[in-house]
Amino acid sequence: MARAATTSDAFNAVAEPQRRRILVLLKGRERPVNELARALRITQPRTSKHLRVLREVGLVRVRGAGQQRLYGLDARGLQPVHEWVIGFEQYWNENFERLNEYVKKLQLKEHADAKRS
Amino acid sequence: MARAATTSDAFNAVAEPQRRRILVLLKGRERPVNELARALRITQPRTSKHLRVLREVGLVRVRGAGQQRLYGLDARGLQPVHEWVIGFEQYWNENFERLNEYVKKLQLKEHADAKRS
DNA sequence: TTGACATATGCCGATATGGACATATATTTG
DNA sequence: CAAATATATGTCCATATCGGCATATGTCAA
Repeated sequence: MARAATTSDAFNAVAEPQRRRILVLLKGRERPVNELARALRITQPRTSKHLRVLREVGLVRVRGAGQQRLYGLDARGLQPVHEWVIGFEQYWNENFERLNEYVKKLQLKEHADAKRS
Repeated sequence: MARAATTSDAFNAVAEPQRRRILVLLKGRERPVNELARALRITQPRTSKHLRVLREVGLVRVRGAGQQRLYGLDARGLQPVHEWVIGFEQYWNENFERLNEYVKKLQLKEHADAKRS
C-alpha cells in the first residue's frame, strides 16, 4: 500500500500547499478556475486537478455560471482537523509549559522526600 | 516533482492516520517504540519509521533510556496547523451560516429594489 | 454550424511513500 | 566477549501523486 490518497480525507487534501492557498482564496467569495490559476501562478489544468481533490473531500462546491464554473468554500470539512489539533493546544501553551515545569519539580521533590524518609 | 515529502512540514506529517494516533498516545507521557507499536498494532519497523518522520518535523523528541528510546510529544509544531485551520472557523460556525443566509437575502432584496427604481 | 473561451481529463515522468521482511546497530548483562 | 532485548535501516513492491502538455468537453455568441 502506498501513501493514502489525497482524496481520502481533509487531512490529506490540506497537506498540499497550493490547495491550502486555494481554500484561503475562496474565503471571501466564489471564484472561477482561471482566476484561481492566475492568482496562484500555476497552470489551469493543475488548478482544476487541485479543485477536484478539494471537491472530492467536500471542501469546495462548484456551480456552473455560464461558461465558467464558480468554486466556493465549504469549510465544514475542516472541522475534524480543527478538533484534532485543538486537542494539543494545551501542549504548546506557555502556561502549560510552566505547569509542566512545576509538576516536574514537584515530582523530583517528592522522590527526594521519599528517599529521605 | 512528486508529492511533497511527509517530512516537509507538520501538515504532511499529520496527514498519516497512524502518526496522528502516535501523537495522541504521547499526550500523557513518553513511551518507548515497542509500546507504541503494540498499542497501534503495527510492526516495530513501521513504528520507528513513523517516529522518524515525526522527529524530522519536530513533533516528537527522543531520549535514550537504557536500551529503550523514549519518545515524547513536542506539539509546538502543530501550532501552524492550528492557526491555519482556525482561520476557517467562522465558516463552519452555525451563526456564520445564518449571517450568510441573511446577507444573501439582503443582496437579493437590494437587487430587486434597484430594478424597481 | 463555426469560433472563441473556460474547464476537465488523459498520459508521461520523477518521486516519495507505507507496509512487510531481513538485518544492522546499540545497550545491558552475565 | 556472547547473548538478549530494543530500535533503526535498507530493500522490494504497489501505488498515488504533482507538474507539464495535449486534447476532449462544455457553453455562449454570431
